[in-house]
Amino acid sequence: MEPSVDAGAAARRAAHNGAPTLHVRFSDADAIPFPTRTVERGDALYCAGEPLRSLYTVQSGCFKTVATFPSTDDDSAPHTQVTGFHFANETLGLDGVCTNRHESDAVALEPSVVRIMPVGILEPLCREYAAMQHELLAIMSAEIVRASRLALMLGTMPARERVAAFLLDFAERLEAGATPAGEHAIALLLPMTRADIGSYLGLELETVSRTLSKLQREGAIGLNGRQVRIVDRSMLEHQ
Amino acid sequence: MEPSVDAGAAARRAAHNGAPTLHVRFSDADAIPFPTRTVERGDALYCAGEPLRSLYTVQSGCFKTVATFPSTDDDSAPHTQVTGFHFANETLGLDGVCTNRHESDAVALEPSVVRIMPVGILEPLCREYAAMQHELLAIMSAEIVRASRLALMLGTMPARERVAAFLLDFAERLEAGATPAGEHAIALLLPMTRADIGSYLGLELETVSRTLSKLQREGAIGLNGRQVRIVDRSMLEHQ
DNA sequence: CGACATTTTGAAACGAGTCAATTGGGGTGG
DNA sequence: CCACCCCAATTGACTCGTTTCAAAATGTCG
Repeated sequence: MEPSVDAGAAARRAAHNGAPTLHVRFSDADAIPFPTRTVERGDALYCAGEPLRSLYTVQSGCFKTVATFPSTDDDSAPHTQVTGFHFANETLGLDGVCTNRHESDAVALEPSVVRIMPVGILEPLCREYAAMQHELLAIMSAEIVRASRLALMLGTMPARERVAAFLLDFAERLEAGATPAGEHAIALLLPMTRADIGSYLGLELETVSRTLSKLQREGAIGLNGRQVRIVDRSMLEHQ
Repeated sequence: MEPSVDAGAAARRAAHNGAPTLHVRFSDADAIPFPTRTVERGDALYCAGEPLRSLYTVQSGCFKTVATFPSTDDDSAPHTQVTGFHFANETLGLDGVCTNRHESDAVALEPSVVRIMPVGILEPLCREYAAMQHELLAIMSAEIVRASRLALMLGTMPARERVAAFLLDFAERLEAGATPAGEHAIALLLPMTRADIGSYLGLELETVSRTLSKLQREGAIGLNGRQVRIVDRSMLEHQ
């Protein structure tokens, strides 16, 4: 009955601290013995255009979703962009419900396991259980908010802010998903390349690299390749 | 039973011609006698933070939705952006389902009428009728796709392409909503300011104005203040 | 008609993109 | 086990698009 505990809490937290929190969960399905599937690093869970059979909840690992657009111009390169990164407990495939086809590719950034929830089963289930229906709606709504915040970030923030917000969001999601641990000097291991980050943030990979270096020089973060330590959180928040 | 006719068709059309089509509909509720409400130009249908009571379908007129973010930095100006324009038959308020509060402001750009669909009624209704449930999910999914496409546009396109895509999208939505008329020299009357357009496209209003002027000089459009004629559609498509 | 908002246009400054070269790491094969 | 290769990441110099600041023109509403 109660509104979606997970998605709701996440969104409220986001609204509270201002940093775009960009994730979506789905907990009420926990009790149901859906099958799982393992996806190797670099492999696609699904591709754009494929018929939508299931929604997926990430059990472990990490995915990126990539949207492609035939450029308005036919003869120039199509626009492509990473539209999201997805960690444990987050749900994939929601954008495909409207067309019954997946609208993006979902690619594993590391060996990952997902829970498979067939849409043919999910919809009747939601008609049966009000709480589940509400949570599915809440998850989809949270995904709308997530995408809108990404748009807002791309439309209004300079590179420094985007990268800082990305790091803060990443750190927050890890805390939420796994270690509810300490506060200071959070260590992150980024599973994605600079190019992925850049694509997601609407920046070139060189700009991402430069910005990270600059943040390190100024003492906001520690940096060693894909290992990032958040040294001064408030400094990041004040970009 | 059949998947959401309207939203699905719109998304397919978008996928086909490449131009981001950015709208969402909800037709199955037509039969139900929901009440309506009139909103004057400049007035808000709802504001961010207000408890979510209803979803709204635009009957006539036009709205903009505006998202605000307390900048990651507290003392600098908050980020704000127009996240969408909404015409007849499109549904407003979907982003509020996850938190039970509206996540953005909805402001009428002209005198408008909306149909009020209380969420307390809508959810049980969707549990009753499978087609309705599916359509609601489809609408929300379409909204996710819409927001993702906006993000993609903001992340990858230069100013010319953004403005061109905006005009094409606008024209297409008018055709779909009202005049299923001719092909050549479609006349548009933009209900929003250059500043609104710029905010939506992640550009300054001066850039929007300059870009429109340039498109006129090159013969792609006719321009007279807020009146725009699409002279050479393919030229716009090839930006 | 007058006050105010919107739009247009110009010139200069800045941020991010582009091109290019170098460094570092991880994996494979000799 | 080391050498090599490939991919990722870093850094620099230069270019270009967009923003910024400013002023004038146009439109709108009371």
